[in-house]
Amino acid sequence: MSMNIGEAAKASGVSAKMIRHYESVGLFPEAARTESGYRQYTGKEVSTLRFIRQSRDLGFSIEQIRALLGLWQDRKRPSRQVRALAQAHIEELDAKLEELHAMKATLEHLVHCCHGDDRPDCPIIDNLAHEGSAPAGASHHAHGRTAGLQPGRTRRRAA
Amino acid sequence: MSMNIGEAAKASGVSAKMIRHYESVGLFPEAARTESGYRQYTGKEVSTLRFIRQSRDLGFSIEQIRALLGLWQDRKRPSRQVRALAQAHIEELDAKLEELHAMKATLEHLVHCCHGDDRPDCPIIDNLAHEGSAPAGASHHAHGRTAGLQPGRTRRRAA
DNA sequence: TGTCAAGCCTCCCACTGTGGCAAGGTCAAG
DNA sequence: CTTGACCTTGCCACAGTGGGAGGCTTGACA
Repeated sequence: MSMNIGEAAKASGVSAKMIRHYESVGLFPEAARTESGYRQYTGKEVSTLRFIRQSRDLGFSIEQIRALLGLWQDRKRPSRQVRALAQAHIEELDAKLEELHAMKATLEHLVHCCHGDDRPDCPIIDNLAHEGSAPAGASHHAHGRTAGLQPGRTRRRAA
Repeated sequence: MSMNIGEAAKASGVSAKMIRHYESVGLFPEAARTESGYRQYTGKEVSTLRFIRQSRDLGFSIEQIRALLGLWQDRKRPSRQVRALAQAHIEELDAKLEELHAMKATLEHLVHCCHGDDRPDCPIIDNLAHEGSAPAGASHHAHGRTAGLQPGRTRRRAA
């Protein structure tokens, strides 16, 4: 019934590294420890970790998951609240989708215009050089996982 | 013809902070300085900054922009190369779009199933709790800008 | 029993890109 | 000469994840 962090990681699909991280940010309760300091997990903890992983897979942020976990543990919560959280997240996804789509559309247009041969003339480069305020979608990059929704923020360019 | 970083920022749409950052990572050449150490910019530099901003707006990463700048400055480059870069980026955007779309689809399905009233029963929470390996798109979050394409990586779950 | 590998521990650093703040120097206007 | 706007550098933060170093534990095997 009791396992080390490595086993819990395999069983839940969340890396040991991340389990420790979630614990450190308070998303996951501090695990029990053996006398030598090894973290010990039980099926209950693994369930929570799986819940977290599922949520991450759907693109929820740590903070959103914190809220979801609260709702999960409160067996009397109105399903309305959960739905609202999910709905809000869908809207964030929509915003991102729209943004990426706009970028893609602009790029496709440019790629379409570029003959792409040995000649140096290139409408793509020309477009980048001759700015036009804000052609495609606004916002920006990220890195690891996928989206990067939460903070919203669609960009400066204000001045 | 010569301006301080603040003016260059306004003229290019790139914040002073970012200009310094781009300079520090070598994306942008070190600016000339006045005797007192103020960075000085000319129209040429501003053009480059605009090029960078345009590229960022289309979702290109710093490294991709580095390549684009190289192609831009090489007046003899075959447009083929530029097109290839853009094409590759479109594919990254596609991957992200697909991922986000999968998440959205799953969430919409769940939201659709959830009555969202005062009752505690909630298929959304239930789904998160009763894992099912990898339902929606894989990958994950980010923060500032938009996507987070580059590194590729669609996720662990391997074990 | 000795030893070794694997696993765990804690920390720190990297990446992406952007903003914020602090302590200080500079410059131009009043 | 003072003031305020602007510049300088440097460090911290966000989100999330991975990597590694340096050190202790544990269990298996000779």
